[in-house]
Amino acid sequence: MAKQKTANAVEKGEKKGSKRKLIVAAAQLFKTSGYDKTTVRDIANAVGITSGSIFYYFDSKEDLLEAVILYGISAGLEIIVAELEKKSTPTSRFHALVYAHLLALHGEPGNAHEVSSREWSRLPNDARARLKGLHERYRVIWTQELNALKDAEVLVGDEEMCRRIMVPALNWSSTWLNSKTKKVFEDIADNMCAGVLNISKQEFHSMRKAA
Amino acid sequence: MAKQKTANAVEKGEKKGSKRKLIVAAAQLFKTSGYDKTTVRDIANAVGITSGSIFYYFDSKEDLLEAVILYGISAGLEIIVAELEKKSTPTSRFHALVYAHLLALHGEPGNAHEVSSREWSRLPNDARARLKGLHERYRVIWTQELNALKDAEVLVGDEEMCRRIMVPALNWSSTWLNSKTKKVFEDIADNMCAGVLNISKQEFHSMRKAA
DNA sequence: GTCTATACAGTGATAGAC
DNA sequence: GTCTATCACTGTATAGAC
Repeated sequence: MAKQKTANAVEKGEKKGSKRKLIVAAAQLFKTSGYDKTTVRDIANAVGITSGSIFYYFDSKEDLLEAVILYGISAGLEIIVAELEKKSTPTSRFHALVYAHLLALHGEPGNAHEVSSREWSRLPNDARARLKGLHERYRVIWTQELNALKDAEVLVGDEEMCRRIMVPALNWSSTWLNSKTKKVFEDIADNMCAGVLNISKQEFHSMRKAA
Repeated sequence: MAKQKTANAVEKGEKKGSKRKLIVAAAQLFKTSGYDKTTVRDIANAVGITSGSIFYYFDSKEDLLEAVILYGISAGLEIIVAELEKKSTPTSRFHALVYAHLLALHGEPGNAHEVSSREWSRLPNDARARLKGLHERYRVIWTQELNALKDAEVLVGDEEMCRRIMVPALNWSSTWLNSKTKKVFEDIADNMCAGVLNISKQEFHSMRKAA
């Protein structure tokens, strides 16, 4: 449509806009139909271009998958960091972490974030290596927060096991979580935190609210 | 190779044997490469027949997937029921449930059982409906055991949430569990139970050992 | 019960016009 | 930057011989 605007509008506005559109559309389709069953024609169709044009933006379908996953992880990390910054006590930060994960999964970047965990195995090794660092930051954040929770003597069990229990449980939430309001997310987060600390939801809630 | 044996050997021995072989081989391949990336030629190759012959046993590749999942769920249920029968106290039964799930995932029927959770979404609706009942029995067993744990005042949080935390965490264990001995499974089960009850592994262990 | 041969419908990706 | 046309290839599934 728009042939040219100012130089920088073309270089970082329009161009990146289309790339972004493709990533978002692909994320949507990858999530609902899976990577393999989604064809490049489906994706092209969703953004109103033809299949050949996709390869102007991405070298291959796998390359597009990598972009989707990169976007999913990055956006998720941003949300998590932003939510954590708002809180200070170990329990409220723990809740924030879980809440942010739900937000990332079911909110704006939702499709991409879910694809990240679902289709990771479809990535070629070099792509996996490129994303490894970003992936690692997740693990570090969880470990930090769970350790703080342990220092506060709220968490008793092994923090690594706790992480290995919580993260897949969160990722799996897409199968049973329907309502997607902020209030529901907060509630589910209370429930999950309480679940893994083996206390009632009410107790955890008042615990994290107490300064 | 063996052209013919007795009549019943052919009818329920050889025939079912080949079908079984296909299911096992398919399970293996579906697990490592995923359903979509596995071709019928790969599967045929693995059991030493040609691709066309698969369709003598199964109407379609999807039909074969259904058979794999049916086998995975059934075998898993059998293991769980068998392990539960051996125990009586709520905590020891809880441990048995988790242990059995690990056994099912990583033991004999392992590939098929993992495929059950991984590729469920690839099933057509009618197949899903056929398997629904079997699937439901899982949920009932978990609910029963967790309720017993609640009655015993060992579990405090919501039992449904607890199930939703534990089951995906168990299914995800294939990504980090390497060693697959009975001893390791028992240990991991202790660790996971302890994790969700927020007590130390040692404490849970002695709890379930106390008559 | 298994093989060979093949149909037939896509699939990811490329080339070149506009 | 997008389209059209097309390629090489792989996928499932079928038909008929043995």
